[in-house]
Amino acid sequence: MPSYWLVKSEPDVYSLDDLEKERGGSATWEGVRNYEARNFLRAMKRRDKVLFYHSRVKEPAIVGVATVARESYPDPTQFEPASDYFDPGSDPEDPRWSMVDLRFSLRFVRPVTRAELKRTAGLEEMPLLARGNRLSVTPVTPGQWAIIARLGKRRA
DNA sequence: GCCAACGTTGGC
DNA sequence: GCCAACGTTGGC
Repeated sequence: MPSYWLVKSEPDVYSLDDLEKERGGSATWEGVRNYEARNFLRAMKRRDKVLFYHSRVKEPAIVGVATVARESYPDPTQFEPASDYFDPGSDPEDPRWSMVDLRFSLRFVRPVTRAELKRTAGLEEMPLLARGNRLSVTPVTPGQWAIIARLGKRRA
């Protein structure tokens, strides 16, 4: 049985559109530099389903779904001095940071906005909605998934 | 654009 | 090991 997750992305930097247009179909999800988020990346299994959330925009929203195309492996950018994600403290023999590959799955019929998530019963426990939460990767329960998937299929 | 919340850094 | 300072995230 697949597990469920949610990833955040700023669409100005990388959007669901960008994921859909990837040549070869999947994208490397590099650059996560938070231990808790990294641990979630490491727990992802191939074919797990991932809600794709657009942050730092006027109407933050879940816009669609991706799937895990490749399970976690070392993020090469941690060893690239020219990269924004370079981490001089990471040991190549025991890399500190991991990433996965994600593949576009589907776009919701309409975005499910943060405002709507907040007023929907059953989603109160989502880390995404907790005050001050900044994790870019979080787990989603099957119950939360069912509610959100349903909202995403429903026409406005 | 503002600013609260957060994780990290570094002085002591 | 503490904690203030700092830089970043991200909703509003």
